[in-house]
Amino acid sequence: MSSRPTIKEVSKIAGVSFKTVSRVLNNEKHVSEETRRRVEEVVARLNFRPSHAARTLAGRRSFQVALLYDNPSPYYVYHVQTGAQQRCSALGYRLLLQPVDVLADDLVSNVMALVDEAHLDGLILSPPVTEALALLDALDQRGLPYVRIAPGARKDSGMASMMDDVAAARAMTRHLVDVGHRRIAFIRGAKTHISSSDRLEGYRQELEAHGIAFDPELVVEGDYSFRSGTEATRALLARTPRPTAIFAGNDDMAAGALAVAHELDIDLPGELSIAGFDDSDLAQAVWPPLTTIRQPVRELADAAAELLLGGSGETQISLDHELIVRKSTGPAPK
Amino acid sequence: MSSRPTIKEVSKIAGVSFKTVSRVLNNEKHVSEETRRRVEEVVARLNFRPSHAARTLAGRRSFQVALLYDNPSPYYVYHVQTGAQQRCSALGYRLLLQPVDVLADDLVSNVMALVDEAHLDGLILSPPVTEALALLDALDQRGLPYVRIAPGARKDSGMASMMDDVAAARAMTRHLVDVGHRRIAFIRGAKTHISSSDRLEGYRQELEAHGIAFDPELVVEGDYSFRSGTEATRALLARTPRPTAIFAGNDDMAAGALAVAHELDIDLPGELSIAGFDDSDLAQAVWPPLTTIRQPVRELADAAAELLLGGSGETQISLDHELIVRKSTGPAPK
DNA sequence: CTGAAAGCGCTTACAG
DNA sequence: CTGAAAGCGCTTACAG
Repeated sequence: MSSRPTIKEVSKIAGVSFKTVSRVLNNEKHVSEETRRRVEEVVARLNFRPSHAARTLAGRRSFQVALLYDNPSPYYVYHVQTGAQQRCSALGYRLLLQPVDVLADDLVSNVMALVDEAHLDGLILSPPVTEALALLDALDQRGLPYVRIAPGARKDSGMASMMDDVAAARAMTRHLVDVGHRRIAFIRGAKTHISSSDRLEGYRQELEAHGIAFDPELVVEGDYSFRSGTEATRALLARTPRPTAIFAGNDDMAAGALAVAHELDIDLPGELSIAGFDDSDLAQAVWPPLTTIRQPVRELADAAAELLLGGSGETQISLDHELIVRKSTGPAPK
Repeated sequence: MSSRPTIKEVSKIAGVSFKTVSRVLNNEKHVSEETRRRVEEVVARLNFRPSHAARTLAGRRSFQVALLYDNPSPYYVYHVQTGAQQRCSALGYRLLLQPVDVLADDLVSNVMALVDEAHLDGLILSPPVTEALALLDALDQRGLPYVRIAPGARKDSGMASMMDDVAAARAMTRHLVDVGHRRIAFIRGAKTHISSSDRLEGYRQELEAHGIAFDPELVVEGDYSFRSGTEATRALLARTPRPTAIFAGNDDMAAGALAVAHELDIDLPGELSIAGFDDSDLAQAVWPPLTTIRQPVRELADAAAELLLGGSGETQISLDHELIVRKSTGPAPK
């Protein structure tokens, strides 16, 4: 049971003071080329890794940031984590992954506890934590840097990476209109999710742009879950005349719509087109594969970490969506 | 921009030495009830949280463990994380989530770097990191405690939480036989995944138990991906006579099988039954919803963390699977 | 370009 | 039951 080497052992072997080893580790100037090489050689040979705890305690920074999330979708959480973690790691930071409960009374004090305990240098907030205004206020007051991914509220202030949900929903609606649909239904997400209102707005705007009257009968509220997609679809298919296309606010609800259509033996996409949003892994696992909007989740998280830690001075970045046409949509029936 | 209070400020206000505050924080004995109450009151009022870095540096333990994973399935990773994190947190430990590359040459040195840097008290390995024997050896040599989730190799030694894949695959095969199937195909996962061999073995044993001859023609190798499920299914449906049921080694491949069946307009489950394994979120999003085996992923991770940190002295725990019958399987066609 | 001193906020080992 | 001293492994601020 060997234990970790320390900076002093390295310095002894390299024949320098431990302060010089510290300089090499931190890439400071004012170290002669030869000294630097010698130290680096010893560091590599001993497989020396500086103690994170000691650096944090002694220094002004901890090189630690936390990603806060409260999202029930494994797919979304996984990709946000992956994108943020890779970028943080590349920039020399450790990322702490912290699930929270946005509705809990003690959200703010729980997060502040983490901030203190870990001496955090900053935070990355993913939706819906982005909408916890009391938390944003507390972080502002504390002077702690943070960046938000796809924020709804206070969009224009502070650091944020985002995608244009309105434009993306317009693109999908346009696709459906282009292949001949006029009676296009929309299943929206819960009103508490800002993205779901933006998507509804895009659907509305695009209909208007084509001179198609907005029909409130064709909009049903779901909650982004598969089951709510099935219920909304049953309601929509009872309208007369029946819609020829259903645009669901996310892929889970679109999968629910597909299931109902299969159950009722409706020909897809011959009699009914169904579209989703997100391009989650579900989109290609269902039949027919979903026409959807690819949301660059991973890239959004990557960009957020870069804004927080990259030191470029930029504060906001906007990434593009992509319309992906698969087999769940087709020409409107005659 | 206020900053964190320290143990000394707490002690000053409470009118005791900072050593006494330390005793209260660590729940040590030999503190009078009254002193304890007074200190706790100040701690709560200042919202004081001890510095993790300082505790780690001064103490013998860091209260930090890492979860190592290298799994392409968001669903699996999410549930392993959730289960492990909740238990660690309840036991007063922080869990570092660390993606690794099991095939990389520097796997061992990367993990050891993390161990040193973070002063880890232990590790939780999820598959397929569980099979990296060089890593297990290095941890053993270092005397570092670790626990494995669903290990394949060295099953009987060390701490581990597991499920009986052989028995689970037998249960599924039995279900198919019970509803009248005799020509049952199996899509296995890659041979590098030990679980996939166990599932094949269970399929084989159960056929034998019913006096059904094992037919190598009815076993095709996939790699746990949706696409490999589609390819395997096309190959299987070309056999004559056609199998009446397909048992896929996981839900992703089963979803691929469903897609091919839909494409070929095969009646499900009238002409063909399809079964999966895992009960991932996919299982209920496809049509028809999948008959599958529920693998208690979250509970396995929870149990692993408990074995590692709970101090019960137990070393192994085995959890039960559950057969879940949905609409993708039914009676064999006449 | 290099080093000796002080200190970060705690726990440990030792006294009383 | 309570406290004063030493030290964990580094960075910071100061000298030379």
